Amino acid sequence: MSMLVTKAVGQLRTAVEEAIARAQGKGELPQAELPAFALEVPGDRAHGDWACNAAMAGARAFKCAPRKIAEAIRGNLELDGTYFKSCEIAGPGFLNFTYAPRFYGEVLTDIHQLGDRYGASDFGQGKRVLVEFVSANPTGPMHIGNARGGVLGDALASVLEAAGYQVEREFYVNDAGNQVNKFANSLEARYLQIYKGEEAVPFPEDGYQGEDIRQHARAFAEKYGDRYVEAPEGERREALVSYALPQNIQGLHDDLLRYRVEYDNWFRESTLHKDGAVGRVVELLKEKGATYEKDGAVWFKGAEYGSEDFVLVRSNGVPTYVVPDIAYHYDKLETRNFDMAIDVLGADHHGYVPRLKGALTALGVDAGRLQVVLMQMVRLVRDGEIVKASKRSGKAITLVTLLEEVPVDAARFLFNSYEPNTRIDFDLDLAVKEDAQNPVYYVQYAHARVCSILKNLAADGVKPRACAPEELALLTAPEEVELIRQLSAYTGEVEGAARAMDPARITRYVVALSTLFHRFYNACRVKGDDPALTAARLYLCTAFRQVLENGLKLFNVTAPESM
RNA sequence: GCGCCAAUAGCUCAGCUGGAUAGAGCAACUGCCUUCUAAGCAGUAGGCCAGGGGUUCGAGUCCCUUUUGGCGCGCCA
Repeated sequence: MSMLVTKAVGQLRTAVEEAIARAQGKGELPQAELPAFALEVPGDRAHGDWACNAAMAGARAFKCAPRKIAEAIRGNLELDGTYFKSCEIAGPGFLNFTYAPRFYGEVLTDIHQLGDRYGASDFGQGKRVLVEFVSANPTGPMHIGNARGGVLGDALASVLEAAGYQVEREFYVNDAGNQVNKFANSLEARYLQIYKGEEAVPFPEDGYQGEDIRQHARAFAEKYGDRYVEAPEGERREALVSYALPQNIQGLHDDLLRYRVEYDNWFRESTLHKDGAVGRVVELLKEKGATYEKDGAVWFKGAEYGSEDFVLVRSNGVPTYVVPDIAYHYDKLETRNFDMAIDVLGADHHGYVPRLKGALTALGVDAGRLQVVLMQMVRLVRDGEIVKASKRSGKAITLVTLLEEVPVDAARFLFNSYEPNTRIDFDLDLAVKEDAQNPVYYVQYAHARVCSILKNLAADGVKPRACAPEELALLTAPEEVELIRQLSAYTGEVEGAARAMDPARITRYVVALSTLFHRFYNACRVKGDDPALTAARLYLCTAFRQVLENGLKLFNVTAPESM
């Protein structure tokens, strides 16, 4: 794994600490305790590669002007043997450090040695993480919000993998409970309407209005005829559900696959009912003294666990939807013993999170092991107007519709361009028609470009090869240096994205990387008369291609060789 | 009414544990193809970071408050 930057920054920290100690030894700084200080990449390139704020941070402790402290540190600094060549004092007292030339060469060598593993780190220490996302109800088609959740969850899982976690992707199938009953009632009504007429059979008020329900009913009628019209109600509904539900689940699977989302597990809610886990969780909460009875219902003492009180089991004996969910998360964290469970949820579920966490706490599970990534709503804009996604009206824009209009790469890239916590107005017309403006093409174009260079040179018999440090030292143009610097930052970006649980950072990184490559392309010709320089630039090109591919792989966007 | 999330360029968004002159893309304007892909590059213009207080060496970032918007608050899921 690449730790070049980590190593370099570690050297820097040690160097600064030692310089302070030396200055104290000489009496240039008082013997106060070393204050915490930060090393960061300055926003302005003119300020060097790394900046240190130790002088300002220590102003109070040392009772001394920041600039004076900075002078003392710089005067006692030893940079020999590090990846840095110089240190300047600037502004209110920043110490600005500049990389030594050999750093750049080693970055490129590092990338070539690690290949598709470049960017990986042990940040996650091999901890087992379960990422649950989409988990759309199998009672109808997926909507636009699931498109965002699908990309977010999938990319987040990839980022965590790269950052050293052991990740499983999971879809929770709500194949039990009230919504399945509603599904059954809706199917039943449509089925009976075929034989008795729409007037004779009222459609349930809270039923699913969608066309897909009618289609299921028609297909069912074609297969079984009127056999179930006179059958007992329970038998009829059971037959309809066991006919339609598996098809819907298969449909979810296929649609997601088309969207390049694949899961390790499809976890069925019904298994929690069958093996008694749902009932057990209620019993366990009772044993812990976390429940009470009121009006014949069983309540959870949420107020004692950071939420409000809520009903677990209704007075009619049927558990509410929360109970299977508690059982499910108990299964993730206790039974299957994942170190961490991550739920990607729509922001409309935010009120439900404290309940779930409260119940887990009551069950003796550390609720901090459940991390919820809330994503804000997606609104779809078509012809300048907001399309309200509503399952009931049956007019929702489904994931499938979206994919019929927008290429998968564009959809995945776009949905991954926003931090989870921002609302998206997804402009369908723009996403479809103005493809030249879409950042995904900008990035893919950079890839096609570098491939084209490599192809052209290969046709001339010039192939990429390993370069000696002296050759790599020829890469001194600002455009070359900037590009390499960006390449060196990749591992840290992946780690940061994992820490923040925000894969969109990689999207931004990849755009920035592409910009630097386009600049390099315009400023520096690879093909040329100097074989050593050409070899070095070729080496840079292949390193760039590698890192771009590694980045795009994280959100499953293709890297075309030509466009 | 209570709670959660937001408000940054004309538009869409960045700004990572508080750091130096607030950034990028799109849209607008001006240049750059006899040379590796012009789906590109270079440049110009565009801002009371919603308003007001506070915290400190230093605030778009933290705290309080007001305004505006989104989403929640059921023995629905």
